Amino acid sequence: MSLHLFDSATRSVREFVPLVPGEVSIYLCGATVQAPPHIGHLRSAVAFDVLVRWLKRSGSHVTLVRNVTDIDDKILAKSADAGVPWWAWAMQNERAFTHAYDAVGVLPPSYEPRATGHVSEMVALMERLVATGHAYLAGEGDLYFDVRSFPEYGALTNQRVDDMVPASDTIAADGADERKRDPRDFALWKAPKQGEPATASWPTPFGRGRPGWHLECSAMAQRYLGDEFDIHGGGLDLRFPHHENEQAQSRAAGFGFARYWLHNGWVTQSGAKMSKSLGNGMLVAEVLAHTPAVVLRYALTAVQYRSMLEWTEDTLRESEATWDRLAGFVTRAVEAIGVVDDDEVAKADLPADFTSAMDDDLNVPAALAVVHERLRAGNTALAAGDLGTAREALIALRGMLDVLGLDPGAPQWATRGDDDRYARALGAVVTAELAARTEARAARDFATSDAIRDRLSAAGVVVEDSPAGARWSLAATREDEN
RNA sequence: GGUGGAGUGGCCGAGAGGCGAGGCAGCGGCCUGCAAAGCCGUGCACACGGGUUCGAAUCCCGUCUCCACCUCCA
Repeated sequence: MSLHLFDSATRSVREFVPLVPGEVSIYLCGATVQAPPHIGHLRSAVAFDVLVRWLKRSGSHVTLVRNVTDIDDKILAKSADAGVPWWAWAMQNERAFTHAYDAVGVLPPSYEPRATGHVSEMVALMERLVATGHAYLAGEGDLYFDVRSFPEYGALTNQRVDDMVPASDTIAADGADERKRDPRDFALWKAPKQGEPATASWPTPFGRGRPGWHLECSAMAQRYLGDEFDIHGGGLDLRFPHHENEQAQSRAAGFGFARYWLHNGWVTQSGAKMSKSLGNGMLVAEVLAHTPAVVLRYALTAVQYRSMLEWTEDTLRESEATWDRLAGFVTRAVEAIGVVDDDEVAKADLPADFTSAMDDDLNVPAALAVVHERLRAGNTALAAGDLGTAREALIALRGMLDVLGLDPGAPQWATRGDDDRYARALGAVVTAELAARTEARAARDFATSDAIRDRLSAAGVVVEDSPAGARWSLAATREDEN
């Protein structure tokens, strides 16, 4: 079976066939950098990172463009509240996003264009839409897309314009613009509002202003990926209006635009979308303050990308337990059979069950079931001293986990920095303690030996005995909430 | 009002007519000086009510509940 993906536009699973064989172009809606990232943002990034990794593993060359929207109403409002220039506010949050992506091992995109750097592309698109009768000027700097001029409008989200929202409501609510031909018309370009800084607008043939929320994605996707490209991704909540409007702009302008639409589900708490209950530890920086990044990644990866991911107080603890199990096998296997070359891992044939699960719209939970089967087989082989089988399991396991960005052997997730002075000092101290404990055990002085283990345990160092001697590691992180 | 998603064992979470999902937690056992890790065993779950079928969590009809989008949102 080849890769099949659920295409939101057709609401069906379709075989994925790229426009150019072996080349896959993806446009991913990245951040509107109005605030630091929360774990929902990372879920989206991780979901598409797994897609990219799987495409690469399957032999495709991937071009991933993930935009940064660095100018919008909220950026202006929040920066003004903070007394900071809007561009500094945007930059600060962009750095936080980059740090978060890097921390959880999201591969960097091929390019990361910013909206503010692509005004001329947007102007070209607007001129084209005006020329073809799909856009109209409602006032100096205010250009709207005419949804009635484009029969396909609503196609992406299966809506009819007349059903979208009772027109009376729209006009009554939040002072809808009466200069619009239809209340559902959306802004391509917005004139500066009273009090907005001069740096937040750009000159165009239609007057000074700034991008509407949707225009920049259409313009940047076309610049870097061409008139038509393979996959457009983003969060489920972007389908409407954002993606519907992007598609309308681009198609009305005569471009093919995205051929497949992928939307990830969001993170929920007690079944409700997380943003509603934000502010309670769900910022990435807050989670990473007490949780290893790889554990967060595991938690965000383990659920199929289209499903809602229910975040409970147990989520991270369970992820940590599972990660420790996976990483523990790799540690013990390497002790027994030596380090396996990364190249060998990269080229290993993956179990057929894993491959078919991934090809089935990236069914990561089913793929992880295969990982666990191999894990058990590997542990059994190690216990039996069957090093050949253990080695095979290690390679398969690392290969599969690499696709998910969770290979314990990857440098990203290395647990001990050997060139870290603190780690070296700790290692020396623990090694000395363990040597003393080994002596005590040899003398069957278990009181002393247990005292040493307790002392280390109290310091957060876990000791495990094995036939090859004692092994130590740092204890799982706990929040110690009670 | 329109569009879409979802209800699976204590929790998370796949599946989609008959075959064990998987994980976490729990319980029993093996191993161990004791632990830990690991391994083995253990749960007859599919919102509710009908129906179709040799057989339904999976199909059909009806009902209930929850969530989301409809120009702020990953």
